[in-house]
Amino acid sequence: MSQTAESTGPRRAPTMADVAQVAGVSHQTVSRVLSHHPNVKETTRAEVLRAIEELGYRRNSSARALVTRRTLTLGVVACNPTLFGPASTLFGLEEAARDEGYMVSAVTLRRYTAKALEEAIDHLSDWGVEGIVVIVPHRAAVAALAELKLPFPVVTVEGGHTLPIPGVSVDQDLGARLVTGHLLGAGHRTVWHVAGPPDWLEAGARVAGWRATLEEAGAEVPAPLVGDWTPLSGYRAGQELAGRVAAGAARRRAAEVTAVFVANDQMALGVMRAFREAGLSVPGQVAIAGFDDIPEAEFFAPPLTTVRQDFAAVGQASIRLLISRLESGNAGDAERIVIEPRLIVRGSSTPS
Amino acid sequence: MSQTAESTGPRRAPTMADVAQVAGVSHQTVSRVLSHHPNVKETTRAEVLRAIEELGYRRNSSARALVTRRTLTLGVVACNPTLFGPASTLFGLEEAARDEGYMVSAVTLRRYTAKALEEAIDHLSDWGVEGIVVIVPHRAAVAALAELKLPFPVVTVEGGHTLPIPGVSVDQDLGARLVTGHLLGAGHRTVWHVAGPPDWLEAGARVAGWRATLEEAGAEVPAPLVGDWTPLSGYRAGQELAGRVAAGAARRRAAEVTAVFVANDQMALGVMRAFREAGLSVPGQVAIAGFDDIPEAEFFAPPLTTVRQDFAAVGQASIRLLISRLESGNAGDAERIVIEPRLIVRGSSTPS
DNA sequence: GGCCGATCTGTGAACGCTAACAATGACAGC
DNA sequence: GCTGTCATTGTTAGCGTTCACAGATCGGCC
Repeated sequence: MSQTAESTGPRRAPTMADVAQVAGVSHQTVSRVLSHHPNVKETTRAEVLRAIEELGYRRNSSARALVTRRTLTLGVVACNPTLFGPASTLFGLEEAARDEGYMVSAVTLRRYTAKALEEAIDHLSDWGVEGIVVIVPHRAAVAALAELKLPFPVVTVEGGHTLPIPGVSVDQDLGARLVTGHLLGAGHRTVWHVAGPPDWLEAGARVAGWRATLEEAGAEVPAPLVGDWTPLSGYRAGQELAGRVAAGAARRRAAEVTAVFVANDQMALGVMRAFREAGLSVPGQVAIAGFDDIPEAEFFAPPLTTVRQDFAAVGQASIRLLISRLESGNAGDAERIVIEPRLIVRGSSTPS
Repeated sequence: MSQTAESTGPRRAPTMADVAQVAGVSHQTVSRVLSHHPNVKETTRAEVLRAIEELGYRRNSSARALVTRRTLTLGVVACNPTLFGPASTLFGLEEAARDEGYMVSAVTLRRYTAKALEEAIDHLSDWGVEGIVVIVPHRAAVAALAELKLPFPVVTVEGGHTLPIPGVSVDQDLGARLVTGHLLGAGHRTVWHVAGPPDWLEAGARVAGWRATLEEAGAEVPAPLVGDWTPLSGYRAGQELAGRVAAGAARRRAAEVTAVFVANDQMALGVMRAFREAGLSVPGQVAIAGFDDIPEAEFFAPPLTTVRQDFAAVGQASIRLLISRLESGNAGDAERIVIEPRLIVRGSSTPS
């Protein structure tokens, strides 16, 4: 009460020692109360808590991290984070991490380059993350990641199955099979495909699922068109397909464009616009299906048949995986978690 | 070389002292090299850098934060973060913060409640953020924020102008005026409005701008319908409006539904679906405009007239504002930055 | 030679916390 | 009374940085 009581200083945040003094105990007892150590007398505990309340004390996380060597912080590197998928994953992940007592720091990449990825990881390392989740589903990114020898665990989202990195992904192949099968089942002779960018693993897996389904059904496999996930690229692909419809009627029937599986909903939107402008009716003349089930898809004209991915579940799973590796010292196999997608049938693929 | 050289221990991360020893200098010199202190001889600097390289040394951020009292971490609280607006803002913000040497940690709220907001802020405080950006544009949230006396600066995004909290916002009122004026200018007697949830400040400002424009033009002000930003709520509003079109033709002409300003693009999508189902043509019978300019808007059927908000700029501005308050010791006025929106005219409001 | 200033480098003490250990007191059993 | 055990509390020593200060070295000038 004599030496430390400075009435109106610039008021620094109170420390554990301050609390200890007010409560009349040692700082260590305060620490014990805060970390729920069992051996603290009930009355002292109450006294300490009162002092904490009185001073508005909060533990200094830096000091804590310094001595425990745990920052309780996880990093995320995300690309294209305004897309519905990555954004949803990110937020599912953050919530799961918070429930586990971790903080999440995210770094976003405008575009994937090896340099940008490395800088992002560097930035996160500088802040002492204990592990990171990488949501950069480029083939090259995962390869680059496999090269990097990092001093903490890394988990990928949609990182493919070929490299020995643990990760979470939706079964893209299955999704593509579901939707292609659905279209074939509706009586179409074959299904065209507007794919995503070839360097994206998801795009490749969807192409593979689509192709396999056609082949298994003995249907002709038309050359897939390629987009970049944007509505605009879908629009361009749609224009090309519309041209084929006109021409196709005159050609052999097998490759006629009567059904299109578009690799994501945004591109499907563009395709539908192109068809509309070309005077083609959906689903009357051409059936269309997308992938992702963005919230808007149900309200497109017509409502879009698509494949729903549970992005929040992906985020949660990636955190579970990361934390489990954290606890195991990052040892053991490169575990992979696969989440099943679900076909959502709407008007764009079924005759109204 | 004698006592510290343990050949194959479990290898702890090297410290500044390790580097110092390898380089044959004191740890303080290493520190000086790392913080670009001018008074270091060129040869020693090189030697130190070599040692750093050799050991793969990285500064321990916790120790640094402990002594400097700077965590260089900023917090973000975001609500509805999968919506295009908040997501874009968040990522613009993160990039700007990174450029300034800060780390960003985000906490997301599923839904706004005072408790959830406080918990989120608590969580961030626990990790020692130096300031936070709150992207929770509820009226109540901003009010709650104004009550809380926090030991670090807070900046709001779309937090309104009434409370003394610094913040960044897009001029929603202007946006609404632009779009309403555009519709009136196209010859419509009045413009209906599908508003956002009343507890959202943006929704209120858009209603105000719309109303003011109508009043200034001497047009009748119909009662606004209310949605919740989702396509589904827009769809419901659209059904109601479609009913009025049918009935309205028989009633007095003034309140006829020939133009609708919908408070965001997603709801506009729902409205358009409802109109389509009711057999109403857009823009033939009813003109429609939205707000936000989400990437899909250009590809709706028809392409949607809307108001573009530069969310990335909002994010950047919020970081600038936060950092300026950090540097000024959070003193001075509650500065506000206002960003101008831009009208984007497309097919949904103009006769093709 | 002696002194000065400028430049460079080292030393010790924090920062606020936890871990390890030591100390205290109470109580039981012999 | 002595000893042992248990619950409770205090003491000390770091964790890896930066800061403030003190020391060392150097060149130039009186």
